[in-house]
Amino acid sequence: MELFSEDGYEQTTVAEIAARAGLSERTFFRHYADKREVLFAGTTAFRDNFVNSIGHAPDAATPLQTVTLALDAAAAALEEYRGREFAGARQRIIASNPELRERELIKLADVTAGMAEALRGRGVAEPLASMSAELGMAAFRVAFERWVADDETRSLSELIDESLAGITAAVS
Amino acid sequence: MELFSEDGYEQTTVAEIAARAGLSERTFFRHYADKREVLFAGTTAFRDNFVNSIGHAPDAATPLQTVTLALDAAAAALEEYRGREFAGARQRIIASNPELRERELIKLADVTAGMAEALRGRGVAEPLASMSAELGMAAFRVAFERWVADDETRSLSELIDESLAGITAAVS
DNA sequence: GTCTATAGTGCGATAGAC
DNA sequence: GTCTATCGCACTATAGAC
Repeated sequence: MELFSEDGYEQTTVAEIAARAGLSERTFFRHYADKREVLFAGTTAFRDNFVNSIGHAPDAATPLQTVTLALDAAAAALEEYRGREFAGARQRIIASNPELRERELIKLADVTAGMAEALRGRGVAEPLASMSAELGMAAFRVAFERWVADDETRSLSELIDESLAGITAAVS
Repeated sequence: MELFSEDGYEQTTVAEIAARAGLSERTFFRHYADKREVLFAGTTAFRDNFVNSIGHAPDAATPLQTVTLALDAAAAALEEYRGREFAGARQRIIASNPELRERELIKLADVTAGMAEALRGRGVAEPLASMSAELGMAAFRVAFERWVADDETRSLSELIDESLAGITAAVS
């Protein structure tokens, strides 16, 4: 992240990253499948957090309530993990480069697919399972973008609530 | 698409594509920014279709009604353009390769951003504009995946309606 | 750790369309 | 005469094979 912030993502070579870490270029590719992956290290835990929360929701919860519980858990973890400042710095790097935006989108799509699968495991039928997961992830993404904006002071949880409340009001 | 279907996307080199088309490798990269883009040629028109439909919606339409009109227009265009068979063949290639899935996601995200901007142009405030666009695109994506499945016989429009109806019922 | 294939870029030359 | 399409060549970085 230091090198990417200073020189830009494209201008930074894998050789430079490896040198900064005191490793060979070959070892970098042993740890990360490609150059982009170095920015997406913790995403497995991120995904598990969503999926496990859905598994632990009360049986009586509706699909959307279940997803909302998962969003709250993920938001809490993210706010505690390294905080808004770190998330913002990382997000600015990702936003600066189309390849990184692509990688981010597929990671979030994988989380969405995991939530949909967990909902189906609870007996929710298609297309409702997928649509609930998609709606939840949309709320998370929209809220996250606002959360890391410079002029924003509210918490991620508040912003997620606002995103969800807005769309549910519009639908009803 | 012939080469990708026969040999697989990764196994097909740009040199082979260029040779099949009777062009040099250099000329391929003049027309397409990278190897993946050759599968996403018509996406500008695809996006414009969504955005323009939103601009032409009646003033009295709610955000969700406006987005629904855009989805219907896009579905009609897609069903007429080259039909379900072509869309399915293309989609199977894309599904077979993570890089192509990434590119597909960012193209759809661009359409979503375009719809949100068009909604804001109609006076819809955030986060409702973004959430309406996201919800609509989610319905389109879920319906599209089902549409190109082997065992599906319903029209894309019907499947979109089903996706939207399911989620709105769950929310209300 | 070494070696190599492929993607992708920069620059310049050429030819044809209008 | 200008604009656009094609091509050739040298070069770098990513990424995979071994």
